[in-house]
Amino acid sequence: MATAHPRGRRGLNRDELLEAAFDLASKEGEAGFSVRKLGARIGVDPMTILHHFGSKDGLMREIADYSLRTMVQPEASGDWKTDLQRVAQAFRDLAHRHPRLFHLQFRYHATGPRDHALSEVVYRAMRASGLPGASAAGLGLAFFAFVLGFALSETEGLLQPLNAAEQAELQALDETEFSATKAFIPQFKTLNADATFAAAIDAFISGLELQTSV
Amino acid sequence: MATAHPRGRRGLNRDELLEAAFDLASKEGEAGFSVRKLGARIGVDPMTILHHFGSKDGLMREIADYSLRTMVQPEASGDWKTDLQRVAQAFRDLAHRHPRLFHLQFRYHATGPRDHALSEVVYRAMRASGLPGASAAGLGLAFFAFVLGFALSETEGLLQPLNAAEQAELQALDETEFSATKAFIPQFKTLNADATFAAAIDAFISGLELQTSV
DNA sequence: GAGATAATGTCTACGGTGTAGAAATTGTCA
DNA sequence: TGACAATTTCTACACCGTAGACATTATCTC
Repeated sequence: MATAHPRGRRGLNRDELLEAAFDLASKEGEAGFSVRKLGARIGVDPMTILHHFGSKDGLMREIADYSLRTMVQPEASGDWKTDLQRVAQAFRDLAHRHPRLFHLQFRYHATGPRDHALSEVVYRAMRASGLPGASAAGLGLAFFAFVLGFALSETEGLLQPLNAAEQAELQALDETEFSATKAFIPQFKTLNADATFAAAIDAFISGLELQTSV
Repeated sequence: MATAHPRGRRGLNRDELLEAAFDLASKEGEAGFSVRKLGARIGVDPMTILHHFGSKDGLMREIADYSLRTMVQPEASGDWKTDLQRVAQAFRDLAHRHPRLFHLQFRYHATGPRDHALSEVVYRAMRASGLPGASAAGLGLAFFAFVLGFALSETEGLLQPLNAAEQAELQALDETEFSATKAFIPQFKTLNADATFAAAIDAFISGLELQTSV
């Protein structure tokens, strides 16, 4: 009698395994994702998956890299400020497309060719900006950190319009001790993440520009 | 014969449980932290811990809040730009003190009184800045997002000086395709996170200032 | 062809996890 | 004293990642 799944080569494609893993992880989030669930879903023994990716951590790293590969590579525009904005927007789009996986970009950063292609755009912008060489590289990294931070904050709900429960919590705060917080309640209720992102990135970039003329 | 640990009231202090949990989690990181390990370490049944905190997620939430309570509350200086810098530095210090827990600030944000006290400082600064009311609140949140992002990037190693392996990887890149990246290698090797942080926060704040006069 | 070798896939088993539910102990208050 | 609620523990369940042994298949060598 034959076993349910014959051993030996079944012609499993590593890329297809990765894609299935990515889909499941994106849908379930990291907490709801397991090698066993993935195996059950695609009809493959869990150990087969680990054999291809070494460990679950190795798989997660590849998932992060895969997700980066789905990003649209921003085209160089000739204007460094525009290029920075495009990179920022590309990361933010990625976060919106796969909110449950975006945090992986922090854990597994700058290790694949796709990472280098993206950062090259940023570093070119920094060099074209006229910033002093001593700070330009660091500020390029800081730009990444800021953009990733904003996008992650969005996926974690930090920039969502205030809901009823949160509003009640703020309204219950002491009037004199939390005057500024309470004064902002109307704005929090109608918070526009797009506009906020645009204004924040604009502030950072124009602040960079100021440092070029020092 | 008596059981190893008698049942009923042992006078366990909830705050002491939390402190022990915080210490262990800070030392081991979230991955290496478990309710069972904590129970073994302090000589308490794991289920006792869960009884006090509801679930492991509830415990992690309280750990995040506890960590926020260890922050020095920045004093108001009268100058909004200085106040923003102090809040930023306070978060960054927190990240340095407990790098393995800092990411929890993203997952469990703005839910305790300590959060409100910190954001009040930021919102007062935003109101004092003269920014248009429509964007001031959002930019306050963006400020948080940026600062958290920078600090998290630091704890995840994104802003550490280049090590030998990373340098080799960059040097192996194509010269024309990655000219900017390769040109920055010397700066990456001697990257100064303190100076980078100062310059980046300064850029954002001075960029905000520009938006006040529009 | 035959046989060796490497790659691929599966199975079993081990030690770990969070936590539901029942049971035991203790303090408190009528 | 007895009722009641809070606290602590025990047991058990379903799940997890993965080491190690094993079976199967493809490929290469002669």
